[in-house]
Amino acid sequence: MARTATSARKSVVACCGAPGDNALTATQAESLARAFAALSDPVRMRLLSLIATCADGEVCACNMVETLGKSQPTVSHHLKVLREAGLVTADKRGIWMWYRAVPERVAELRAALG
Amino acid sequence: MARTATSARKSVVACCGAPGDNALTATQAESLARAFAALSDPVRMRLLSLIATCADGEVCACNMVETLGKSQPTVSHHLKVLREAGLVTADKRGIWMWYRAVPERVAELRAALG
DNA sequence: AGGACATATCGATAATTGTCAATATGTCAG
DNA sequence: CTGACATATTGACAATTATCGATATGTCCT
Repeated sequence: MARTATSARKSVVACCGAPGDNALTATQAESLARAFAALSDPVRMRLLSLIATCADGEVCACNMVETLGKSQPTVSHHLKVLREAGLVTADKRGIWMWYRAVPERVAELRAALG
Repeated sequence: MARTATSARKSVVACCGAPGDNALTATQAESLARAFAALSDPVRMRLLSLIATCADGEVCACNMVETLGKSQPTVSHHLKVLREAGLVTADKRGIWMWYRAVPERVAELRAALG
């Protein structure tokens, strides 16, 4: 319990007033935390970076397996996490799976930091 | 291994060219992932929000324990994670610990998303 | 149909993490 | 010094997660 000017110890300055009420609600915090969790793994950061900076705007999954030095199931797993977080979309064409970034979603997260 | 126009299957369009080389390095990705990991927990998001939006620019730890409904050790643990991520600084004055946001650090993360 | 290949899913395991109770540390008042 | 209090640390445990091998699914070519 916070000690205030009126609590047990006398003549002491209260640690501070009530905390601001424009902070995040528990629900908002949960949603944002889930989104940022998708960025909390180095493999996923590299995946998103590969996809977002690709010249053609999309990358084939096979190239990512090559580049990252992780097993194919591992890369597939991380791509799924990014997809579920709404940060990338996938598009199957023939045998290959093409991934694109979702800039609006990235912008949302950026906005939450500013 | 990616199949290219010159590999086993004939007369097939390569899935794509080489991935862009301006993506994150493994080291950069690791550093960013560690930072975003600090934001990947709802309790920490609420803590940072409380601190960043506080009218006086700083918040006493006791108020956060009150507000979040988590045990004091748990809040202390999360504040430590935020501190180690460079997102907040702590300043002990008397019995109380005052936390401030580090806007430059938050801006760094925002920049990584843009 | 049958073979070859890209990707996804499953099952298992090791490592990480969020949480709390108990305890330690440090600070102030008397 | 001693008692009261705020915060930090420790130890333990449950839950989550990253990873891989094995396998399944789907697609193309012959």
